[in-house]
Amino acid sequence: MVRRRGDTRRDILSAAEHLFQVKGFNGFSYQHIAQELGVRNAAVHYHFPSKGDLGLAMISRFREDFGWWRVQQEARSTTGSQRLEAFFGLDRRYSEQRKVCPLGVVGVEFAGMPPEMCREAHALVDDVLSYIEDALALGREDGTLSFDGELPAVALHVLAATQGGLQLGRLQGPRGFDTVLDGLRSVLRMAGPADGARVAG
Amino acid sequence: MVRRRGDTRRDILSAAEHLFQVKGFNGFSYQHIAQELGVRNAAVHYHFPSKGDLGLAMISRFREDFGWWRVQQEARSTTGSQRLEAFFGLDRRYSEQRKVCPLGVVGVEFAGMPPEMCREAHALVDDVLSYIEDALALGREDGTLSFDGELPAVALHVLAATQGGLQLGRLQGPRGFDTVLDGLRSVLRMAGPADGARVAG
DNA sequence: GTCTATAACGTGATAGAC
DNA sequence: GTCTATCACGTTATAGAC
Repeated sequence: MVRRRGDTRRDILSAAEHLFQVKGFNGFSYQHIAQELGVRNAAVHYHFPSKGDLGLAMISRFREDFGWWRVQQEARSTTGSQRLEAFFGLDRRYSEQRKVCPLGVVGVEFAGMPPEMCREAHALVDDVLSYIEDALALGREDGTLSFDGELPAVALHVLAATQGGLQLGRLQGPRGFDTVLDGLRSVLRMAGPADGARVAG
Repeated sequence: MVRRRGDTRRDILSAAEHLFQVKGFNGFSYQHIAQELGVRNAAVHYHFPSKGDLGLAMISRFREDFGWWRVQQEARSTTGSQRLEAFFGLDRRYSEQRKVCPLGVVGVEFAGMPPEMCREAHALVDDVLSYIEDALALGREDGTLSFDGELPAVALHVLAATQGGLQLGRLQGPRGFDTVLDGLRSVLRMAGPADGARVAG
């Protein structure tokens, strides 16, 4: 595998993100990253002097990527239901790869994590909740969603359930996560992902 | 601190469980446990030769404790709503201590964990889901709960939401978890913990 | 049942050559 | 920007005395 100059930093982040979502923050080391990329331990330290730097950069990139993803989705999805289903699709890909949400990793390993990482993760939570809230508000307006409760509370409920679902799915098999998604669709009076083909509940 | 003979094994498990729920499985070491108990590293290895043994014993004790708790609750709680609220109370104590559910820890660090630990955690998931399902079934019968969907799916939804809520609560403050609980009460048409004083939604 | 001592290894991290 | 070489430390784990 030939590696172009300037890609190293990006590749390190990609490898780290993968390991992060599969094994947790304390579950991987610089050596794992270096081995996977075919570079030396010290090369990783060059780009990210401390593991805290690496972790912070990771969460920042998650935020950037989510920001871009959001812009695209809000341009292409016209209904609240579609926007929420798009978010479910994000997590569903994680589920297929047997990954968990990065927010879940921070949530569990919170106490031993660099403070800057936690602050950035908090900001990511706000970003995601903002997207979900907007989708819920739109869906309530356009009639594709129907639910009781205040928007921030319902958005938090959705995020909590998907996160927990991803983790339980690892123990129960991928069907576990799909079941949680169906439960959420039922609560939000939402058609299935195949555009009305399925009625949950 | 005087230590009676025979308590060491139990004390090790207690200390390990605390660290497990606060810092994750990869977030603590034998030294942390030994320091907290005022014994030597090797004393811990005497009781639990490998960290996998310790982890397995931990999850097994969680299962035992939950089994006892369940028997007590099912004897003292007469309605489905009360039984579910009792389960919420368990997690609420975790939230106050800024702990997460042990199942969440296994869910996140799954890939790097001893296989026996994962199997035992899977069994614990089944135990907890069984309790929730029974509570839901009773509540539907006695009229204290009302919801759509099949019992196993709803039970999974409840467990996923509480787990995710505990983790998000660490980033958002303890109020975050309470909000998730209120959302669940709303979905299940359930009165608040103070016996009808609060109406969620 | 607990200790001392120590092994064997992995970890995050640094210095300095190229 | 990446390398070799290495450090100091923490980790799990073992052997053998008490």
